[in-house]
Amino acid sequence: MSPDPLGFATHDHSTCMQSAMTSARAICAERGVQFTPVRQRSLEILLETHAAMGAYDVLERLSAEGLGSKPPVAYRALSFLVDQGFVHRIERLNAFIACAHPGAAHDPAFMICRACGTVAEAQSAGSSLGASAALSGFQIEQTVIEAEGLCPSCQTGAQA
Amino acid sequence: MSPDPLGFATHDHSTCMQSAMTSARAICAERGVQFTPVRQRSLEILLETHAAMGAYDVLERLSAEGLGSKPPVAYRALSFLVDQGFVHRIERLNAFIACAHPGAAHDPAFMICRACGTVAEAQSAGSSLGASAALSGFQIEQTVIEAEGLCPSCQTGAQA
DNA sequence: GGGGTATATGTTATAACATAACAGAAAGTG
DNA sequence: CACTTTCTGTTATGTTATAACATATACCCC
Repeated sequence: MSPDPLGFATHDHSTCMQSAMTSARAICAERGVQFTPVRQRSLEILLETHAAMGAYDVLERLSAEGLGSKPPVAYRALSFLVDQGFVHRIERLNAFIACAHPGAAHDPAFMICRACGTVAEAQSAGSSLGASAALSGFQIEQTVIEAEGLCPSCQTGAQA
Repeated sequence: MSPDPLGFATHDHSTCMQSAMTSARAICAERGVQFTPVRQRSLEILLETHAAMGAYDVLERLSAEGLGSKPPVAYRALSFLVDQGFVHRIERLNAFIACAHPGAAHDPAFMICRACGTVAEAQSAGSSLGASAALSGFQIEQTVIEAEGLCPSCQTGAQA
């Protein structure tokens, strides 16, 4: 029962992590894909911090546990997790973060604090881009929405 | 008077390029910043193709013209152009593209064709993320909106 | 349970993207 | 012309990512 930040609020982290893992296991079983040790551990590592981590940061953790030491190991695991929707890639940071709403189908949006690096996931109801796309005939498959700015805590410090 | 694609439409490219350069020159003069040869040429290179180019692609072109051969030269020029709003960075592609609406203040959105790589810029009226941000107290400074999908031409080819 | 296919991992090597740090040149300013 | 600021050149290195191939493990069907 340790309160930890998820987004800019706090939550019961161990419950959150357990339920995410349980949910991921169930989804993998349902889809007939393998939730191997490397993949499980990679997801756990991301869930532990609820922060955006680089692939090499994840790799370092995996490596310390004897689960592979070369870049492709981490990239493959992360790629799998992204494909399954358990993890999102933050383009702006070239980093990965565990999904905050596992299971729910969504095109997520993110708020990235440029001062402390915290990343919060928001549900996105889409952008106005949909209209332009429809007009021009562009068929959208996936949209990246990432806002950079200052989180509530960092605004008080007045980091310009 | 050569018709070239800008976004998914065509336009008079040489006029477009000239007006962009003229506009950039004027803005630099107004702001009291130097529009040096490397910077001008970098912008021209991006305007010529209306495509997203990597920093090293731009560097290669600059280099062929004796305008610098090392990565920092290209990155500095591109960084300047982005700061001035003449060029946008496409996070998804780690690439740069000349702004299609020079002068106009905007938080742009992009449509990226995953088949042919063409990038079209759209005006963004913002995303629904603004509401989530306001609720949580996050102060947005800049938003990246990039949609990936199929452009009109590539849909007919049925590239799944 | 054996044989075949598909999937996952381990490893090497390298590609692609990006910046820190410092020296020197050129432009702007009084 | 001296001073300051800005820009360029260069070295070196850091960071992110993937191609390609070998090996191992899981899955499936008979």
